[in-house]
Amino acid sequence: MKKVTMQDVAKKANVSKSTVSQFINCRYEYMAEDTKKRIEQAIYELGYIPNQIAKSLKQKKTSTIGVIVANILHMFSTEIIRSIEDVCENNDFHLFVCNADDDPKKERSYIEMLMAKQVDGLIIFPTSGNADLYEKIKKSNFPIVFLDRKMDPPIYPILMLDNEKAAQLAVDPIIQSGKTKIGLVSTSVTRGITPRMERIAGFEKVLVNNGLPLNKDWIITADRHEIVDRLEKVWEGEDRPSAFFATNDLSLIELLKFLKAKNLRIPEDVSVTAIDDSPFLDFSTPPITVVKQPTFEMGKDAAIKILELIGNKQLDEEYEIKRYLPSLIKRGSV
Amino acid sequence: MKKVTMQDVAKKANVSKSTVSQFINCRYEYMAEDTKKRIEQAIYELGYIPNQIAKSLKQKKTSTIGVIVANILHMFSTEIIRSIEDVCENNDFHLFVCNADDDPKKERSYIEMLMAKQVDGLIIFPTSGNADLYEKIKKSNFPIVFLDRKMDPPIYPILMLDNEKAAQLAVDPIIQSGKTKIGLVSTSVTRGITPRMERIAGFEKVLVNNGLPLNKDWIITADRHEIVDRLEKVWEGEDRPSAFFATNDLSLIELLKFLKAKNLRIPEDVSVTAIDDSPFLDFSTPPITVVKQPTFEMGKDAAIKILELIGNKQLDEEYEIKRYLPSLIKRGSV
DNA sequence: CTGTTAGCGCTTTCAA
DNA sequence: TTGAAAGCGCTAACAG
Repeated sequence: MKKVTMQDVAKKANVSKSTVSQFINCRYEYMAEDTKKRIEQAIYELGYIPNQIAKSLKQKKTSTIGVIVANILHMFSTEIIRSIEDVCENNDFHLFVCNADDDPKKERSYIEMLMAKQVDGLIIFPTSGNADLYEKIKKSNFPIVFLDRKMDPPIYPILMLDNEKAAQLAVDPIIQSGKTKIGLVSTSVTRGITPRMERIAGFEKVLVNNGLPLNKDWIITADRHEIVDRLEKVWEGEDRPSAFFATNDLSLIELLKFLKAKNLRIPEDVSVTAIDDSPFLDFSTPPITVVKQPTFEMGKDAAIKILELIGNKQLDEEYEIKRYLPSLIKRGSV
Repeated sequence: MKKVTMQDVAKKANVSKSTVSQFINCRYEYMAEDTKKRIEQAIYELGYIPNQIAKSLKQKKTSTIGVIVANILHMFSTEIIRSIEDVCENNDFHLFVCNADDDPKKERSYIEMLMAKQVDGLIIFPTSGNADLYEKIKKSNFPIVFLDRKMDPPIYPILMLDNEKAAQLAVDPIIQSGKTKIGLVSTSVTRGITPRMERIAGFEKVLVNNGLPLNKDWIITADRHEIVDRLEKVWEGEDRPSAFFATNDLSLIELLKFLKAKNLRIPEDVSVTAIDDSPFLDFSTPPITVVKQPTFEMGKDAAIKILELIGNKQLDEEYEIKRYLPSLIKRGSV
């Protein structure tokens, strides 16, 4: 059972390949009703599916864009992907989603693989350490849009959360509540991932601006699975924080795990706020106050932007960094 | 700035296309050290990335498999995808993931699109109503593996949860606790999606086997966003259930939303169990008892199976349905 | 209105 | 040890 090709259809319908091609691409202008019928019939009987690969090779475009997320386990990633998908579907584009797992090496290899597969453009989420690659790619005029990654100069469009603002929104309610000993939990920061750095910077700024003590020991940045241990260490000390700000959903999970194991009550013993929402946070003990990113908007804009770049033939020298405003969802954890 | 091709590399290295091709594919056997060096150099200087599309066209294989999930919002889907990914990566295969959004039309169009893109095989999650398509595809000897979808006869390999067992595991603790008025919440079932049907059947069976009343009004199957309303209706009645079994994570969220709005305590007022775990369920009020599917194993097996089918040239007439055993995670919601 | 022709970028004999 | 040539399945002028 071999694949049926356009040639097979042509033979069956008694026309030439090119006529079938016309038909497939809905260029009926000068096509006789009868020919049309015959081709349609032949296609149906043979169960013919056009070979996109061959088409792409010829047309030098695949109508697919590649998306490389830093870590698919973050709700943030899934939500953004969903909204990119919507835009793509409306424009007859397809998505090739890859997960870099926070690993620059993986990111690099995915970039190469996606370009080898001839995607028409790329949307990339943070990971660090491939600046040289981006510059090289830029020289070849290949379209990329970055989400949540700083870059100087901005040789590609960059969309990111106003991370400082997000940290401020998350920490403010804690301060309002009168608590002064505030710690932070973040997944690893060793690779200089912009959003995490900015959130930490924002956090420190808020404390300083409010004349609160900034205890470096309370700023925990560690691999996801080491966070609980690090928290244990802090708890062994004399001086303990009475509130924590978690910079994303994964670190929040670890924080909650720890508090629960220690039988610490929220917010009586420890207040908690975090960035990134999850439907389940409404039902935790108590509901957790979070800062929500406008993921829908960000994904949509990223998709629109990349389609725009793909449409133009020439990239600009530099682009703007667009910042998005987060919003606070008050629940009972402060 | 046009794309650099193998021809460009060949010219720069002063060899022919075919020699470059040999090099790319590591067939160095008879290649002079010097030629090798020159080609390597040329590739580096030009930043050449081989065109997979062209290669695929020639070789009639893409080394990618397509995955169509019924609904990407289920944790179940994401987890399975992750484990499929792992296997694929080890075998130098890539993944094209699509989300059918519980819509058979979408599923159909994704199947066609993926086949047009010449994926080497397909892993498909439940949605219903495309049986004719599968049969047609089967005739052309194209490999598919189904996850969580029944099919009679099983013309393709099928991997699914033992859904009856899962329902039993989830309902048993409720019965143990002495509660007898048990309801069920499920996302819509109108399209005859096997796992949901089986879970409901399993649920009914357990009740009957235990001599408990089976109140059809307490079996709520509705679109996600109508679940809360339906629950309201039940609550307006005289007779109210004192426990609920949610057939998946999405219906659990709606159930919890309702209970919270009504200020109902778990498990004092209403006991809750569900199928599918989430890290956050450990921190809800109280932690929710769930039945966990062996997603890692299922995804891995699906991937191994599809690679095996791709490796063989000929499909079997029929295959077995392999069932996976769920496990209970006891927490405090019963 | 339909067919002929010339590739898209790569692999793969086979010959040199 | 390397190159020439044919062709994967399709599109896009251009002829007819």
